[in-house]
Amino acid sequence: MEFTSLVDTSLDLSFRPRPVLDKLPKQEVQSDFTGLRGDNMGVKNETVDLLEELNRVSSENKKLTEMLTVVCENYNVLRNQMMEYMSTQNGLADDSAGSRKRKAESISNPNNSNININNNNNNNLDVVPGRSSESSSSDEESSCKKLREEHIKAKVTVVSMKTDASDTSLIVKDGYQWRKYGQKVTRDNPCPRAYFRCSFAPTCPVKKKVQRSIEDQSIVVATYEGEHNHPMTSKPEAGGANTTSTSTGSRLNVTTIAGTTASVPCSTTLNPSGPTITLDLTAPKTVEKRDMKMNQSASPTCGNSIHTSTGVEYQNRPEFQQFLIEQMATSLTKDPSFKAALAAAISGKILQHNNQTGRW
DNA sequence: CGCGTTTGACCTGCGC
DNA sequence: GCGCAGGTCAAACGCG
Repeated sequence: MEFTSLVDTSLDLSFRPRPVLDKLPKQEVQSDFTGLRGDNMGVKNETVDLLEELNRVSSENKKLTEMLTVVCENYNVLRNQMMEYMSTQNGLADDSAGSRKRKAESISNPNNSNININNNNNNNLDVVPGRSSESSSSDEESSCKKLREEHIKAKVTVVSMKTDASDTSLIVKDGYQWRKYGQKVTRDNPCPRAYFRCSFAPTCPVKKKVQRSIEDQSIVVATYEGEHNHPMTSKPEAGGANTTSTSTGSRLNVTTIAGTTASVPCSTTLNPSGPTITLDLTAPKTVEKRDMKMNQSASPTCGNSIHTSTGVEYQNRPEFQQFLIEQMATSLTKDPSFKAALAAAISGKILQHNNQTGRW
């Protein structure tokens, strides 16, 4: 899938940097010594500093390599799980063809998931897996009805994004082409709700509702229904069609499953049709924080924990893990510093190779 | 002129 | 059955 094409582990990131690092500075030191005999101490200090720096960078590279390996492994495992999950859901959805016209319409989405959403009238949607939170009755018939509806319901993702409050366009740039087909003022929110359909592919079943938050009008809440059956339409240019890669540091939240909230700093595009996971993608984060979060996410089995409202079982959810993995991979591949580190690693390997073969 | 947006009318589901 | 609210349709309109 996309991930494997984005992160090709065949780059052999697991190169052993130490020999390279041990070799290169030595050469440099020797040549320096021949030229600058009178300043041995200064050169030595500089060399030590460089060695330390190189060791630090190489250890970072090593960490990144390990993380990538883990991420790739997790992704493959989770992807398999997801495919399994999807196939079972498809089977259920096929059995639950609704009698009502509108419901039947939403069956057209082949990727129904067992998710029920209870909109509690603000940015946060409580997503109750398996059963609606408002139906307290134990009536079998109604519960069966609910379950059927849940299967019928398309995959829903809610994305809230902090924007300029003066911007009334209700446009959420997420990398896909949307055609507006309606606008409506809802009862509980004076701000109009805009309805969009994916216009890139005529067969794409994805719909999007965009409405400003009643509490904070600078926050735009986009509700995605369904799953795109085509790749993202726009190129990931800086400040362009990416929902989150804005230079203004817009704040973006994805809210859904089981009322959970995770905090993952991210500068990448959210896949609106992805698993319905809650993320708090707060843009301005320090590198240290990001690294910490990435470590947590990349090694979910290492006892690290992500702040969630429901505890550890949440981070073990395959949907969550897959989503995190995708986000991290995209983030990594778009991160200039990561690219620089990768370039340094590759050039280091080339240098090593050249040294071994006697060139230079 | 074609395409996307706007907007009022209409449709449908649901609660009472 | 009725009314309300959300969702959709489609003609009118605007823009490049």
